[in-house]
Amino acid sequence: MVGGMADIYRALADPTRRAVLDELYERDRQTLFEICGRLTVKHGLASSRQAVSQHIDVLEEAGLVRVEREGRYRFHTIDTAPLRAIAERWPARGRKDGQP
Amino acid sequence: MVGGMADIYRALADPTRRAVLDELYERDRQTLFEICGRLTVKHGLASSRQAVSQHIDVLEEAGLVRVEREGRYRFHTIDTAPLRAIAERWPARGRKDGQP
DNA sequence: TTGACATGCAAGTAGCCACTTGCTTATGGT
DNA sequence: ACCATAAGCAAGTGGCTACTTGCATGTCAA
Repeated sequence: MVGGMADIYRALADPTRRAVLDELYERDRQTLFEICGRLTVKHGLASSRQAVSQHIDVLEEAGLVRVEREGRYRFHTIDTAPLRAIAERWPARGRKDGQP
Repeated sequence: MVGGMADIYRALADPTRRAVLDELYERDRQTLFEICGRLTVKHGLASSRQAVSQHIDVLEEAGLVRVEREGRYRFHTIDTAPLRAIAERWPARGRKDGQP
Protein backbone atom coordinates (compact mmCIF):
# COMPACT_ATOMS: atom_id res chain seq x y z
CA MET A 1 0.00 0.00 0.00
CA VAL A 2 0.96 3.57 -0.35
CA GLY A 3 0.96 4.54 3.28
CA GLY A 4 -0.80 7.81 3.71
CA MET A 5 -3.67 8.13 1.21
CA ALA A 6 -3.02 11.73 0.34
CA ASP A 7 -5.66 14.32 -0.36
CA ILE A 8 -7.98 12.96 -3.00
CA TYR A 9 -9.74 16.31 -3.38
CA ARG A 10 -6.58 18.13 -4.24
CA ALA A 11 -5.67 15.40 -6.69
CA LEU A 12 -8.92 16.03 -8.56
CA ALA A 13 -8.49 19.78 -8.58
CA ASP A 14 -6.26 19.87 -11.65
CA PRO A 15 -7.87 19.54 -15.10
CA THR A 16 -4.88 17.68 -16.52
CA ARG A 17 -5.09 15.08 -13.76
CA ARG A 18 -8.80 14.64 -14.46
CA ALA A 19 -7.97 14.13 -18.13
CA VAL A 20 -5.47 11.45 -17.13
CA LEU A 21 -8.20 9.72 -15.16
CA ASP A 22 -10.54 10.02 -18.14
CA GLU A 23 -7.92 8.40 -20.35
CA LEU A 24 -7.19 5.58 -17.92
CA TYR A 25 -10.89 5.03 -17.48
CA GLU A 26 -11.16 4.31 -21.21
CA ARG A 27 -8.12 2.06 -21.33
CA ASP A 28 -6.24 0.45 -18.46
CA ARG A 29 -2.57 -0.48 -18.22
CA GLN A 30 -1.16 2.44 -20.16
CA THR A 31 2.43 3.58 -19.97
CA LEU A 32 3.51 7.14 -19.36
CA PHE A 33 4.25 7.71 -23.02
CA GLU A 34 0.89 6.32 -24.08
CA ILE A 35 -0.89 8.63 -21.67
CA CYS A 36 1.12 11.61 -22.89
CA GLY A 37 0.31 10.85 -26.50
CA ARG A 38 -3.37 10.37 -25.91
CA LEU A 39 -3.65 13.50 -23.80
CA THR A 40 -2.21 15.46 -26.68
CA VAL A 41 -4.23 13.86 -29.47
CA LYS A 42 -7.59 13.20 -27.85
CA HIS A 43 -7.79 15.84 -25.15
CA GLY A 44 -5.85 18.60 -26.86
CA LEU A 45 -3.45 18.95 -23.94
CA ALA A 46 0.18 19.61 -24.71
CA SER A 47 1.77 18.54 -21.44
CA SER A 48 5.37 17.47 -21.26
CA ARG A 49 6.32 13.99 -20.11
CA GLN A 50 7.69 15.28 -16.81
CA ALA A 51 4.57 17.28 -16.12
CA VAL A 52 2.35 14.26 -16.71
CA SER A 53 4.68 12.13 -14.61
CA GLN A 54 4.33 14.50 -11.68
CA HIS A 55 0.57 14.54 -12.09
CA ILE A 56 0.53 10.76 -12.00
CA ASP A 57 2.55 10.83 -8.80
CA VAL A 58 -0.16 12.93 -7.20
CA LEU A 59 -2.88 10.61 -8.45
CA GLU A 60 -0.95 7.60 -7.18
CA GLU A 61 -0.52 9.11 -3.72
CA ALA A 62 -4.23 9.77 -3.62
CA GLY A 63 -4.89 6.11 -4.37
CA LEU A 64 -6.62 6.92 -7.65
CA VAL A 65 -4.01 5.27 -9.85
CA ARG A 66 -2.18 1.99 -9.27
CA VAL A 67 1.12 1.16 -10.89
CA GLU A 68 2.57 -2.13 -12.08
CA ARG A 69 6.21 -2.29 -13.02
CA GLU A 70 7.21 -4.74 -15.74
CA GLY A 71 10.70 -4.54 -17.15
CA ARG A 72 11.26 -1.04 -18.31
CA TYR A 73 7.57 -0.33 -18.55
CA ARG A 74 5.29 1.14 -15.95
CA PHE A 75 1.62 0.38 -16.46
CA HIS A 76 -0.98 2.64 -14.91
CA THR A 77 -4.48 1.62 -13.89
CA ILE A 78 -7.28 3.74 -12.52
CA ASP A 79 -8.85 2.94 -9.16
CA THR A 80 -12.19 4.60 -8.67
CA ALA A 81 -12.74 3.29 -5.15
CA PRO A 82 -11.50 6.40 -3.30
CA LEU A 83 -14.07 8.49 -5.15
CA ARG A 84 -16.76 6.92 -3.03
CA ALA A 85 -15.56 8.87 -0.03
CA ILE A 86 -16.82 12.04 -1.68
CA ALA A 87 -20.37 10.86 -2.20
CA GLU A 88 -20.40 9.33 1.28
CA ARG A 89 -19.22 12.51 2.97
CA TRP A 90 -22.20 14.57 1.83
CA PRO A 91 -24.94 12.07 0.91
CA ALA A 92 -28.04 13.36 -0.81
CA ARG A 93 -30.77 14.01 1.74
CA GLY A 94 -34.41 14.98 1.60
CA ARG A 95 -35.40 13.23 -1.58
CA LYS A 96 -35.07 9.53 -0.96
CA ASP A 97 -34.56 8.66 -4.61
CA GLY A 98 -30.86 8.38 -4.93
CA GLN A 99 -30.12 6.09 -7.82
CA PRO A 100 -32.75 3.85 -9.41
CA MET B 1 -28.72 32.55 -11.21
CA VAL B 2 -25.05 32.00 -11.09
CA GLY B 3 -24.35 31.79 -14.75
CA GLY B 4 -21.36 29.59 -15.32
CA MET B 5 -21.21 26.76 -12.78
CA ALA B 6 -17.57 27.15 -11.94
CA ASP B 7 -15.16 24.35 -11.26
CA ILE B 8 -16.62 22.11 -8.60
CA TYR B 9 -13.37 20.17 -8.25
CA ARG B 10 -11.38 23.22 -7.43
CA ALA B 11 -14.02 24.31 -4.95
CA LEU B 12 -13.56 21.04 -3.07
CA ALA B 13 -9.79 21.26 -3.09
CA ASP B 14 -9.56 23.49 -0.02
CA PRO B 15 -9.95 21.90 3.44
CA THR B 16 -11.63 24.98 4.88
CA ARG B 17 -14.25 24.91 2.13
CA ARG B 18 -14.90 21.24 2.84
CA ALA B 19 -15.34 22.10 6.52
CA VAL B 20 -17.88 24.75 5.53
CA LEU B 21 -19.77 22.12 3.58
CA ASP B 22 -19.57 19.77 6.57
CA GLU B 23 -21.02 22.47 8.79
CA LEU B 24 -23.82 23.37 6.39
CA TYR B 25 -24.59 19.70 5.96
CA GLU B 26 -25.28 19.46 9.68
CA ARG B 27 -27.37 22.61 9.80
CA ASP B 28 -28.90 24.60 6.96
CA ARG B 29 -29.61 28.31 6.72
CA GLN B 30 -26.61 29.56 8.65
CA THR B 31 -25.27 33.08 8.45
CA LEU B 32 -21.66 33.97 7.82
CA PHE B 33 -21.04 34.66 11.50
CA GLU B 34 -22.59 31.38 12.54
CA ILE B 35 -20.40 29.50 10.10
CA CYS B 36 -17.32 31.33 11.30
CA GLY B 37 -18.08 30.55 14.92
CA ARG B 38 -18.77 26.90 14.32
CA LEU B 39 -15.67 26.47 12.21
CA THR B 40 -13.61 27.79 15.07
CA VAL B 41 -15.28 25.85 17.84
CA LYS B 42 -16.14 22.54 16.25
CA HIS B 43 -13.53 22.20 13.52
CA GLY B 44 -10.68 24.00 15.20
CA LEU B 45 -10.22 26.37 12.28
CA ALA B 46 -9.36 29.97 13.05
CA SER B 47 -10.35 31.61 9.79
CA SER B 48 -11.23 35.26 9.61
CA ARG B 49 -14.65 36.41 8.48
CA GLN B 50 -13.32 37.69 5.18
CA ALA B 51 -11.50 34.46 4.47
CA VAL B 52 -14.63 32.41 5.08
CA SER B 53 -16.66 34.84 2.99
CA GLN B 54 -14.34 34.36 0.05
CA HIS B 55 -14.50 30.61 0.46
CA ILE B 56 -18.27 30.77 0.40
CA ASP B 57 -18.11 32.79 -2.80
CA VAL B 58 -16.17 29.96 -4.41
CA LEU B 59 -18.64 27.38 -3.14
CA GLU B 60 -21.54 29.47 -4.39
CA GLU B 61 -20.05 29.82 -7.87
CA ALA B 62 -19.58 26.07 -7.96
CA GLY B 63 -23.27 25.61 -7.18
CA LEU B 64 -22.53 23.84 -3.90
CA VAL B 65 -24.02 26.55 -1.70
CA ARG B 66 -27.17 28.55 -2.25
CA VAL B 67 -27.81 31.91 -0.63
CA GLU B 68 -31.01 33.53 0.59
CA ARG B 69 -30.94 37.18 1.51
CA GLU B 70 -33.32 38.33 4.24
CA GLY B 71 -32.93 41.78 5.64
CA ARG B 72 -29.39 42.16 6.79
CA TYR B 73 -28.88 38.44 7.04
CA ARG B 74 -27.58 36.06 4.46
CA PHE B 75 -28.54 32.45 4.95
CA HIS B 76 -26.45 29.72 3.38
CA THR B 77 -27.65 26.28 2.37
CA ILE B 78 -25.71 23.37 0.98
CA ASP B 79 -26.63 21.84 -2.37
CA THR B 80 -25.14 18.41 -2.86
CA ALA B 81 -26.52 17.91 -6.36
CA PRO B 82 -23.37 18.98 -8.25
CA LEU B 83 -21.41 16.29 -6.40
CA ARG B 84 -23.13 13.69 -8.50
CA ALA B 85 -21.13 14.74 -11.52
CA ILE B 86 -18.03 13.31 -9.87
CA ALA B 87 -19.42 9.84 -9.32
CA GLU B 88 -20.98 9.87 -12.77
CA ARG B 89 -17.77 10.83 -14.51
CA TRP B 90 -15.88 7.74 -13.37
CA PRO B 91 -18.52 5.16 -12.41
CA ALA B 92 -17.39 1.98 -10.68
CA ARG B 93 -16.93 -0.78 -13.21
CA GLY B 94 -16.23 -4.49 -13.06
CA ARG B 95 -18.09 -5.39 -9.89
CA LYS B 96 -21.72 -4.71 -10.45
CA ASP B 97 -22.55 -4.55 -6.76
CA GLY B 98 -22.23 -1.00 -5.66
CA GLN B 99 -22.00 -0.87 -1.91
CA PRO B 100 -22.65 -3.75 0.50
C1' DT C 1 -30.90 60.18 13.26
C1' DT C 2 -27.58 57.67 15.86
C1' DG C 3 -25.24 53.54 16.93
C1' DA C 4 -24.50 48.63 16.55
C1' DC C 5 -24.51 44.71 13.82
C1' DA C 6 -24.01 41.86 9.40
C1' DT C 7 -22.03 41.97 5.27
C1' DG C 8 -19.44 43.83 0.88
C1' DC C 9 -15.47 45.40 -1.78
C1' DA C 10 -10.83 45.88 -3.34
C1' DA C 11 -5.89 46.06 -3.27
C1' DG C 12 -1.73 44.00 -1.40
C1' DT C 13 1.17 39.98 0.34
C1' DA C 14 3.04 35.29 1.15
C1' DG C 15 3.08 30.58 0.08
C1' DC C 16 2.03 26.88 -2.69
C1' DC C 17 1.72 24.42 -7.17
C1' DA C 18 2.32 23.29 -12.01
C1' DC C 19 5.76 23.37 -15.20
C1' DT C 20 10.33 23.50 -16.98
C1' DT C 21 15.29 22.29 -17.45
C1' DG C 22 19.12 19.33 -17.33
C1' DC C 23 21.02 15.28 -16.05
C1' DT C 24 20.93 10.31 -14.56
C1' DT C 25 19.30 5.46 -14.21
C1' DA C 26 17.66 1.25 -16.08
C1' DT C 27 15.90 -2.14 -19.39
C1' DG C 28 15.82 -4.35 -24.01
C1' DG C 29 17.28 -5.10 -28.79
C1' DT C 30 21.09 -5.82 -32.23
C1' DA D 1 29.39 -3.96 -25.86
C1' DC D 2 26.61 -0.36 -27.96
C1' DC D 3 22.60 2.46 -28.66
C1' DA D 4 17.83 3.63 -28.18
C1' DT D 5 13.94 3.69 -25.38
C1' DA D 6 11.18 4.37 -20.91
C1' DA D 7 11.42 6.36 -16.87
C1' DG D 8 13.51 8.88 -12.49
C1' DC D 9 15.42 12.82 -10.00
C1' DA D 10 16.01 17.42 -8.42
C1' DA D 11 16.49 22.31 -8.47
C1' DG D 12 14.62 26.57 -10.33
C1' DT D 13 10.77 29.70 -12.10
C1' DG D 14 6.11 31.92 -12.96
C1' DG D 15 1.51 32.22 -11.85
C1' DC D 16 -2.30 31.28 -9.12
C1' DT D 17 -4.68 31.40 -4.56
C1' DA D 18 -5.68 31.94 0.27
C1' DC D 19 -5.34 35.33 3.50
C1' DT D 20 -4.96 39.88 5.25
C1' DT D 21 -5.91 44.88 5.66
C1' DG D 22 -8.73 48.88 5.54
C1' DC D 23 -12.67 51.04 4.43
C1' DA D 24 -17.54 51.21 2.58
C1' DT D 25 -22.44 49.74 2.37
C1' DG D 26 -26.73 48.31 4.18
C1' DT D 27 -30.16 46.98 7.89
C1' DC D 28 -32.44 47.21 12.31
C1' DA D 29 -33.48 49.09 17.01
C1' DA D 30 -33.68 52.95 20.15
